[in-house]
Amino acid sequence: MQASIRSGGFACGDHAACIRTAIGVAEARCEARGVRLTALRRRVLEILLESHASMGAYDVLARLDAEGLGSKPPVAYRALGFLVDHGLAHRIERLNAYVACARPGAAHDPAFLICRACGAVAETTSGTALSRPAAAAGFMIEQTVLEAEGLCPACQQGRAS
Amino acid sequence: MQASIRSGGFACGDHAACIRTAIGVAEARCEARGVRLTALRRRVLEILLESHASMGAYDVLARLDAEGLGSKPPVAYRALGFLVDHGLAHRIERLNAYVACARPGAAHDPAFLICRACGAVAETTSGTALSRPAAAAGFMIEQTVLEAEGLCPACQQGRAS
DNA sequence: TGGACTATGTTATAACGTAACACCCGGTCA
DNA sequence: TGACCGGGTGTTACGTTATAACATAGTCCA
Repeated sequence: MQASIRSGGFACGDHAACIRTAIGVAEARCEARGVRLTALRRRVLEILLESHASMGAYDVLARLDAEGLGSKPPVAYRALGFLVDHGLAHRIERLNAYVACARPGAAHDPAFLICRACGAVAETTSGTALSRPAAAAGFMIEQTVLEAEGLCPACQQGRAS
Repeated sequence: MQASIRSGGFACGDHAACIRTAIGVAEARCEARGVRLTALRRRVLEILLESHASMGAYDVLARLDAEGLGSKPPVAYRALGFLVDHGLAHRIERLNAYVACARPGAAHDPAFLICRACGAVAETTSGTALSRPAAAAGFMIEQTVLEAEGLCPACQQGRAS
């Protein structure tokens, strides 16, 4: 079980365990798909996992550069693209940024709650929020972007504006 | 009544009327709010209204430039920002682009159906798609981004891949 | 008519993203 | 074994999207 992965809220019980679990799931998933979680890709995933906030591609790149793992934009974009393609990370359109997937095991159409004060991003499930209007319009959905911006519970207490 | 404004689907009966109506509503709304729909802002809104597809800020800027109305990015971004702020246009995060609002009268939390084949964007209503998970997480929503990408009815017929 | 405010014009640069090609490395197959 | 093949990474160069900061001009009103 993956109880320590943050899931649906803004807290995870034990973040080190949360990261370890997520990396394990990622390894298994790559194995199953016959793709390689190389050192670079794994490190990028770890970097994303270290924070509950999203990171821009250039933020990730700065970390890689500091560690001698790469300094040019395509290095970061390629690794992030790999993670997104394989469901190990998600792109937050609103922020032009990336977060590690909080539920790497399950197929899902994720939705995100983005705190504008602290930057934390919680992954949750959408249900099929747009199915009804899409069906009414005869539209065939392939992908959805569901993002809410606002204040997380902690930031509603005084820190908020 | 605004029957000719496209609303919820990919067709509007009479696009010229649709544009005229939308401009009229925009004028009334600016009047009511005590803000000015200047020639530039009005022209940008017309440019957006001319297409059911979204336009990038630089696409709009190219049109303005061709008409001698401005050639530098801030000119376009400021006008677009004004329209978005006053509910006369919306930003499509997925595309880094803008569309005219299809329902400028009503307060709404819009959702969008984006055809990846023809670029048409239909505005629809979200309901309160993310309310439940947000409430469960104690998150206070201020704004939502709800966008679905796929194929519009016309593009599902043969033109689709 | 001058002051305050809003809008527009302009420069310069920041932030985000990718095409294209060079190189390297591990596997495999004649 | 060495030629090749494919995926991954390194690098250059550039394209696209967006904004800060300051200058100028129009509008309103006392």
